[in-house]
Amino acid sequence: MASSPPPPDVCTAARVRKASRRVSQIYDRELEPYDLTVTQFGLLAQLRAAPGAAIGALAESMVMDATTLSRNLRPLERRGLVSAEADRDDGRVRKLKLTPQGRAALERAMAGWRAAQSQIAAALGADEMKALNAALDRALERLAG
Amino acid sequence: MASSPPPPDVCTAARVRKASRRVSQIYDRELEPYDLTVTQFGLLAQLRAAPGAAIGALAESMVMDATTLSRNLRPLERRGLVSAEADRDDGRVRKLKLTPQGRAALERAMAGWRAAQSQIAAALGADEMKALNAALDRALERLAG
DNA sequence: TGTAGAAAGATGCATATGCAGATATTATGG
DNA sequence: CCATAATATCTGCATATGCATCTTTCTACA
Repeated sequence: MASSPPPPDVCTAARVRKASRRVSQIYDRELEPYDLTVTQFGLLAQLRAAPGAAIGALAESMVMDATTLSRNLRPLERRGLVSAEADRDDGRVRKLKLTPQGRAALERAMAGWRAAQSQIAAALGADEMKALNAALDRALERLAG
Repeated sequence: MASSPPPPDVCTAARVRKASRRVSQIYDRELEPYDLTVTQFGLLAQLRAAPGAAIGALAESMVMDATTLSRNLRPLERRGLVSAEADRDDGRVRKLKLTPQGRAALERAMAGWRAAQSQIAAALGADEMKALNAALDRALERLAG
């Protein structure tokens, strides 16, 4: 009998985590001139798409723990890119919005995002990139929890 | 002309990072009873496969910054699961090894890893999981940098 | 109406991540 | 042999990540 096979060959976690590190690195480098991390860029983009979102809902849509999101907002609020105000109907809820500066920062950083996205597309090819995106979407849907 | 389209729909970073968070969460929860994070489990597994590896080489194989790896080793060394000794031929290099306790911890935690892996397989289906793994492998190869 | 339970968010703690820069050691050219 | 460049690792800094737990606020029910 073979001894327990070493996991790396079949481990999905190893792969997706490696890919996440590498891809994040590429985006982070392209976004660095705009003083945004890929996390921060993603948050701003989400808030532009869904202004007034609460932390919990935003966290769920980003597959991120609400406490993580709460803290990730800190530097953005400190820099005045995101603002929050209490919900009129529910005192527990903080409604998040992009400030004009936040919107402007996002617009500027789009160039960096496009550069990163192009870099990925050039390396993978458009078809492979589409296939990867689709595979990740399916996985995210089935692993929703 | 449409205003700049919001990135989320086509952003590879958003997807792979979400997937990484979700998958890591699943593995972390299954490994928690064995007092290992998915990062730590991965490191131990790598070291079992490549005993005596140096930090730089290990970092590269894990697509991880060497400084990150250096710090990730800290808790494992503190707990006596990993040991390091200076290379005889090159005083800069620390050769890393699993201690007997490290090997034992890895063996025990394999049950948690298998549980996480099964959970993913059950949610995705074996074929989809294989396809996702293959897509990630191709992406990692093409994005190697 | 008053109180138990649920829900939203924040904090404490520990690990994870990578860049810039410092240090120690080795390799290279002269 | 010595000065310089290259390499391996570590430190300081800032952000990222999630669990357990706490506080505040709302909801439901008796």
